[in-house]
Amino acid sequence: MTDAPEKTPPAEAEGVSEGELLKHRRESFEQIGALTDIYPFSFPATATVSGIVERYGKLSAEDLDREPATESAAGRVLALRLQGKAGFLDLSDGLARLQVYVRMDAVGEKGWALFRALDLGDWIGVTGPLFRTRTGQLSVKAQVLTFLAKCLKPLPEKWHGLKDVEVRYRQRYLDLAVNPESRAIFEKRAAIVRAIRRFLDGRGFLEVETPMMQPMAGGALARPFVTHHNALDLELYLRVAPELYLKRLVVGGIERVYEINRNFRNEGISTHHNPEFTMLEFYQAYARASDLIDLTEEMLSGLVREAVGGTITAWSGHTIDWSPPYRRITMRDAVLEATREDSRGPVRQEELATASGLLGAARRFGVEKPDRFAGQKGKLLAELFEAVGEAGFIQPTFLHEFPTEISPLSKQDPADPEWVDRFELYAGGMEIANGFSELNDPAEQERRFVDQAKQKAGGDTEAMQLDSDYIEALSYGMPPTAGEGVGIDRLTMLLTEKPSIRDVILFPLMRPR
RNA sequence: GGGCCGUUAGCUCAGUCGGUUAGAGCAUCGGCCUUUUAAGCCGGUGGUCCUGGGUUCGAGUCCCAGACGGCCCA
Repeated sequence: MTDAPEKTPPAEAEGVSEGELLKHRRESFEQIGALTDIYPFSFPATATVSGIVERYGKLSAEDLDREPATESAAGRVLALRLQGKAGFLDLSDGLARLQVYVRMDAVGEKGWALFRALDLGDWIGVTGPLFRTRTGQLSVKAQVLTFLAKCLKPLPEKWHGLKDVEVRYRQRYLDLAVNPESRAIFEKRAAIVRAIRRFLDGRGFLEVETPMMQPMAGGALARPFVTHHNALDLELYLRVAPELYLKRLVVGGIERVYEINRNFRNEGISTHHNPEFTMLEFYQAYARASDLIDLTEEMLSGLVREAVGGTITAWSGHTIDWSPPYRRITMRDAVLEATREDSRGPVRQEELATASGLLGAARRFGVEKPDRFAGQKGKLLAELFEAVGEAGFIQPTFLHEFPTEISPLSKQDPADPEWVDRFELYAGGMEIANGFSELNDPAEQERRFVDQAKQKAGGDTEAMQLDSDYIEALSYGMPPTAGEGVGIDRLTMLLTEKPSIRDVILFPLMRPR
């Protein structure tokens, strides 16, 4: 009788208390396994839980009694209320809940044993007629209960739900299972994307997909992620933007083209930044920036109406009115306006005219390490605007007249090549969209790339590389074209009133635990 | 990068000036209950107080370092 060394079963290696809870669930698992198939393949539902709630929710008790309707529906058990030889459970499909009334005499001995063995979180199917209880609650009177899958771990609490933001992000499935408002965010996000597709499709834009892995990361001033292709022994970059590929398609004659997909930027994480984020980019031949301003107003006001049901949304103590026209202001005027009453001393028109004046203003308004931009008028102006103006634009506002220096892909104003035909849309204090008339002169584009490459060599990790393949494409001729990018995550934040981008991304990047 | 805040039962949270055996609600377990619904009533189980050091007769509580998260600033 020699005892082998005790081995702790993996499931019991948990904390004492959770071990208890897990033990009960495994016992339930055994009990159910003795009654029925515990992991069946399918369930012949006649309706979804939310479909039933929608269809029968308006009918009175008399209506339901007069014409009894029997349905089969499935979902996760989110509440159990035992009442002697009967009981209630709430079945959820993530969108709505439906009460199920279970009587011992209606479901039989086996059905009752199954009901008694259920744990919160288990998946079941139910079949029976719809009725209303004495208190008026729409319910299914269960005739048959079908076990569908076991929940072996305890779910978060029924009343407060799951609040811990860290767990909500890391285990989004729990958040979705118990917090219907979280599901609603992602429903709305999908509605926004659908509305955008419908709008662009309706105007003759072709949806395409371009490379996520690129031999050269171009199309935006941002630091890329690097990866490697083994078979080709090739350094590749996760794209920071699809821009240069979409414009190659315009060269190829796709006059209206768009893509909704992920971009990757190797930068910090904040309430407004996730390293991977979703962007709409679209290009329209024969158009210039101002045409896209008009289009953007139409698209946004329409999609807000569609996704939210009005043109007014709330945002952090303000209301945002999405009905056009949106305000338009130049970058320089925005800086003047934002600092007019500032105690640090308003920025003066003359300061904006020279690099030294701009440097002084940048120092005064706390631009980080302003001296690294010494002599760069365009950069200084943009930094100054970010420091003083950006957060103030709560109502949708088009900022226009951008410096050429920070716009290496935009077409210049022929009257003053220091400026390009470009705009950005701000709302809720965030940059939402960025659009411009596309530079289609290959010689000028090459000069801009060379300038970027110099800055990169000078240590600017966000500068672009010289993309000679793109230059070659341009030299075959790109028609006059305007293009625009719209940040889907930030737009979703605004329309769901979420102050953090992590609340509108299902699995935001988290440091591994 | 800097500052502030948080981390206590499966979940949501209390925890006083450093002092006995760390509490509540929900969940869970047992009992009663065949139209309840945050069901109810009675009784029970459940803790690496984020981790590691330190101070102290004594630390969930004070100090130091670290981890993870949140917010703000740059």
